[in-house]
Amino acid sequence: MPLPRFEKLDEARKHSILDAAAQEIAEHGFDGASYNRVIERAGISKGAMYYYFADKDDLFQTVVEGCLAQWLGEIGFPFEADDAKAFWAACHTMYERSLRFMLRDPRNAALTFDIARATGPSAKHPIVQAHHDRLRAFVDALAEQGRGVEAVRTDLPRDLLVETLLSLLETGDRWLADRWDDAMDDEDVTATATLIVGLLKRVAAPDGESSR
Amino acid sequence: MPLPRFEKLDEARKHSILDAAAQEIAEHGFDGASYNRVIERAGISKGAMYYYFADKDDLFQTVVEGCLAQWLGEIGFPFEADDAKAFWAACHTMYERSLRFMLRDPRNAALTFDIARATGPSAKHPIVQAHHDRLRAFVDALAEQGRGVEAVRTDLPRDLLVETLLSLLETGDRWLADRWDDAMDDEDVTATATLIVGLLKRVAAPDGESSR
DNA sequence: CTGGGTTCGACCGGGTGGTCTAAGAATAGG
DNA sequence: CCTATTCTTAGACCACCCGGTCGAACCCAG
Repeated sequence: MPLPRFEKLDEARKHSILDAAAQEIAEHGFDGASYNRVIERAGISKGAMYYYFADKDDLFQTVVEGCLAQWLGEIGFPFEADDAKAFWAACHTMYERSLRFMLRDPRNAALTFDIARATGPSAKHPIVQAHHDRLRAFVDALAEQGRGVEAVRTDLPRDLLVETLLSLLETGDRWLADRWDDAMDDEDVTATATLIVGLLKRVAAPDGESSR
Repeated sequence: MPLPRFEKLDEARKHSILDAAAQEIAEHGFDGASYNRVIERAGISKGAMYYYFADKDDLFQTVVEGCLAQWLGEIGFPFEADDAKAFWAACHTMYERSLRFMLRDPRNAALTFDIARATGPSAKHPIVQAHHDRLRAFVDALAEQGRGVEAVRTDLPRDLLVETLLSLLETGDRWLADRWDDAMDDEDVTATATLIVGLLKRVAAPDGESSR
């Protein structure tokens, strides 16, 4: 976490620093992100940056955790669902909220998934690991709730299901990010959510209940 | 491609260089891979390396293309399939071959997918792009063949289906790589293939035909 | 002995994360 | 109002690593 001094800064300044970092990570990936470039972007001096953050990891951890927390706050989990139908409807709503968040704040939303699916060297980085664990725990809890109302199959290794769902979510996001024309209306969002949640359902629903 | 001199080297030497490079990429990712470390690993001098390869990209492109070519050669595509059942059976066989290749030569097989799913900066790299395009073309051709025998749905945007299948394949591979105890017998391979191809089927098969 | 294919490693410019000193800004006390 | 002390900023500097260059040395055939 940042040194206590950082909290005393005015909001605008804090935000501009964290935003510069988020932008850097979004552009160059977690591994490729350069502390020097963040400093340049934020328009402050090296001395100042090290006055507020202990080191590179300190800053990046703050950014990554902030993004994830915001995303989790946006989508509205946990929710109540008494049967399978209600469960999947709630999933649909959650995915819509996630999409809207992504359209509103592409950088933050994309970061959440980009970091989660990191491979190679960055995958071993503690910050990335922690992020991955938290996101996986969320999907796991979601699947568990689904199992409770027989909306989610139980015949698949639990971790395989979780990994699959995560990768599906991420693929949907990325597919969307690649071809949205930033003029998506409510109808488009709903349609896309139906598409992606439909895929999730096919994978996760018990046998014979995959059709809609 | 390597300078012509490289081809004149004895097989052992060639292999040891390419292998050192593959190992480096596998360990540090495409972006994180260091030419200097490859040189060190291969146990030759910098001068020698630059005598055989024009530059870093030249070497890495050679390695990546080699891996993909080997993988495509292993799995046995294209194949013949007159109906949906035969199509999915063939997919199962292909996936089994892919698994066996992966168990036999984990580095090469993993590379193929690791590079394909690269995000961030490396995703823009021409070598990675070319790799991604080739792999996507393969999945696309596969899906097209499936559509021809009504084994694959047509109600999904084509590119979304391709991306989804790719990410599913990759997730399966990674899931497997994480927890295999390198003492997998034929039975395990078949069971795993059934599991993963089952997921592919759920996603890709037309409505009402996802059950087995 | 010569000459060309091959190998070696010192060296280059540039970028990295991180340190540190010294000057500037602000705040306190008299 | 002036000074003394603390908080904050600035950027030169460090060691290290990167990919790439290059001239000298080596080896072996002619």
